[in-house]
Amino acid sequence: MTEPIWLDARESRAWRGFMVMQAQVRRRVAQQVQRDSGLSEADYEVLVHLSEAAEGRLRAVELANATQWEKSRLFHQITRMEARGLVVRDSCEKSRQAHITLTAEGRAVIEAAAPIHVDHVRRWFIDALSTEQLDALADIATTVLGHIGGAPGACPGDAGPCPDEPCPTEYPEA
Amino acid sequence: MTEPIWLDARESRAWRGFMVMQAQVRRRVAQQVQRDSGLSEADYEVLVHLSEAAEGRLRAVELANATQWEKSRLFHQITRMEARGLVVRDSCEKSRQAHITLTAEGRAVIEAAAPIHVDHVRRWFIDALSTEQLDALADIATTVLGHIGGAPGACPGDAGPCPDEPCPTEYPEA
DNA sequence: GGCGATCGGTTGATGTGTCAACTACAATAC
DNA sequence: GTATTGTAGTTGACACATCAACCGATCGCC
Repeated sequence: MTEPIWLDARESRAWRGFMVMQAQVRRRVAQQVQRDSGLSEADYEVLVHLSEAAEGRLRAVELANATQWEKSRLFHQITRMEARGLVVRDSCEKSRQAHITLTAEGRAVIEAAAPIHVDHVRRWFIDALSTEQLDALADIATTVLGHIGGAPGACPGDAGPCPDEPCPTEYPEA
Repeated sequence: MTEPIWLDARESRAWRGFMVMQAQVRRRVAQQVQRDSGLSEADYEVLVHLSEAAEGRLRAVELANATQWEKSRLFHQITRMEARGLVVRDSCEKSRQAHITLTAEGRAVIEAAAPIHVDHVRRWFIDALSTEQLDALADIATTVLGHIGGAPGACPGDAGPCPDEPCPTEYPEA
């Protein structure tokens, strides 16, 4: 309060550059994927995590960890995706756990979207950078995330895949 | 289509790291500024650009360039901010140009919020990084933005500050 | 046993962002 | 002059995100 330490030229260049780059890259990738696949950034992220999970199935809380989203945000997102037939919610009555499962359509959609997505990520981001820059950026991310308190790729697997054989699964799609 | 070139380990590390870092840093800074100042990320950005402009006043199209927002997004944002008394719209009847002007309250709010904002940017971002990393990141941003087609700090001033003495200004606040 | 705390999940209200369509004006072409 | 096109601004519908509050089950503790 008493002495706000403004950013110097170097810091300002890094911060502003980071923010502008981040906005531009995200906007372009999201826009293209939306046009080509009808998936929003949020849709895509949910589908990726589910498709990487065993049997395309995760507990809500695991998905929340993986995405680092608030439970409420996840809930609304899943509600919309369920209405579109991309996922199903199957709360097994006993244990009160909410499971979210990829439908056949959801899997088809993500498999069609993934090549398009990676293509745009290359076009707008990867292709611009040297291998040294890629490594430097990855290190920066690791540093910042370590500083914040949360490893970069630490999300998946830190809740365990549903402790003890939860409830027999009977839901559409294998 | 025929051959999707997936990201290799290095590329994936850079991309995923970048995305996770970006989401975390933005969320934390935005959340804190929201709590402390009642300003959203978007509010803050608009106020910064206006406060840096001569007389706290910009044409809508200049503001759209500076923020790199769609005109529609800017419109809605300004509508909300006007309702809160942070800015005023003064479309001069003649030339049909929409001007947006910081109110006294808007200026007070941004001046109170700026030290808080810079404080959080330091805490969550700048403090984690070495000077080498700051420079590397700034270079990466410049590279990517150059690749995309849009210089990093190029936004301000590329529309000219209202061609020829537009319309005599009579609005609150100097 | 009973009690409070916590956690996972749900809900609604509200703020934010995107899209497509529309208006109004300006510049150019015919 | 009047069509055509383009740009700035506006609008409404809808998707997305955040917040606060609530519900029910579980856990730990007395």
